[in-house]
Amino acid sequence: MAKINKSEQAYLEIRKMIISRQIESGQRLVERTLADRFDVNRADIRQACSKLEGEGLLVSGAKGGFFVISLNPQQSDDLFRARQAIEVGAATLAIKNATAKDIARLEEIVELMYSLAKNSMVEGFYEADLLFHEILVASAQSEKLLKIYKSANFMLTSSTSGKQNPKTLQVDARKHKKIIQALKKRNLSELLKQVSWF
Amino acid sequence: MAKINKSEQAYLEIRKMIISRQIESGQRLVERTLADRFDVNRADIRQACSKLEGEGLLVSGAKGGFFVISLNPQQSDDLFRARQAIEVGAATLAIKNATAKDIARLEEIVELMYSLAKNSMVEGFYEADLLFHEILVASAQSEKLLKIYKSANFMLTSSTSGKQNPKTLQVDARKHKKIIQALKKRNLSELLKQVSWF
DNA sequence: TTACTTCATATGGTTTACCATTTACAGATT
DNA sequence: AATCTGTAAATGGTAAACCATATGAAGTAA
Repeated sequence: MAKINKSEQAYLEIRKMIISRQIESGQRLVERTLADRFDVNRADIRQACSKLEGEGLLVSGAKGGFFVISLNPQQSDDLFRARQAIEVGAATLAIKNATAKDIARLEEIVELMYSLAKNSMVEGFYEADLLFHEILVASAQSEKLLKIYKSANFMLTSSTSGKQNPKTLQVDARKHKKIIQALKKRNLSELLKQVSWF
Repeated sequence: MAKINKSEQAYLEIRKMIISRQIESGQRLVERTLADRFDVNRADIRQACSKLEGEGLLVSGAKGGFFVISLNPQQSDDLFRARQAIEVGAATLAIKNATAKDIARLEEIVELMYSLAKNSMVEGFYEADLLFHEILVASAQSEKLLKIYKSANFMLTSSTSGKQNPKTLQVDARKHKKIIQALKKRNLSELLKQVSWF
């Protein structure tokens, strides 16, 4: 068993609630309620929330208290660019660092995407798309980078639910296949052309 | 005046101490000492430290307590790759987003680098180099990305003090000039060739 | 001298209580 | 009816105290 203290426990719990969207964007976290719920002290909750704040998942209000992050359009754009940059950088590194296993995993996902596209399963396709890009970033072989990317991804998808058009699913799947091909060929410019969707 | 509470005050103070290397890597932060020093409560210190932990500047020890982050070689490599990816991604975005002001600022720095190189001022050159790359990342026009980059930079430079060889200063300055030229010409592949020093 | 035991101190973890401010609601006043 | 106002509840900020454990020093036995 991992020996975790109360504040860490609270941190994990609250984090889970945020990630799983049990608490919506912009909502206040009331300390006493959480303290009761998780059977920990208010001080532990505050510690947990502070940690989450450092992580960027929470912000503290002007009049005190913690709130789930919610981005205004400008911040959202800013973060979008950051994520874009990370993905491009990751792809570049992936050219050198991607393992055979990574590529196999990517191919697996693309096959899945084709199936989902055929059946117009947009939600599933969206999930697969997310996963594909995460694996691509993971191929750069940097846990830290992946963590950052996931965090950015979460914050963006929480505000702007960029839904796919069912019509373009097939096209998108093909695009992802091209990414893999470029990766296999170690062709950077071709890879970047596919990755940077701007 | 910004109304900041005690824990935020402590956070700022401690952060400054870490950034300015007043506390060295791996060193423990004793809560009572800091609480006395900053005239705040221990709870505030713990909150501040938790926030710093979320930010990645501190880690909590197995037997409790907060310690300034110190990376083992593997973690250092991991983070190095992350920073590399960010810089490459930022450069790619900078091609589209860099403003005339950004470029002017970069040119200013490069001129400074030449002067420093001429006088073999390695320390100053190192600073200028750091600044150059930060401005390059800033040219991607994403505050978030810049923040991430700076954080990675800090953690890396705290462990591995990558000193420059006086002989190569001139060469390096020239390299940075090429980066600017590529940026001006909006030539991605040329830019990446200069940026990715691997 | 060396190694082991013991005890005091340092340090972090946890809990409770109290205070200040904000918020919300109910009642009064126009 | 609309609005103002005062009071009570909600909520966060701050402080102090207590306990458990780890650390290190001192003393003692081999």
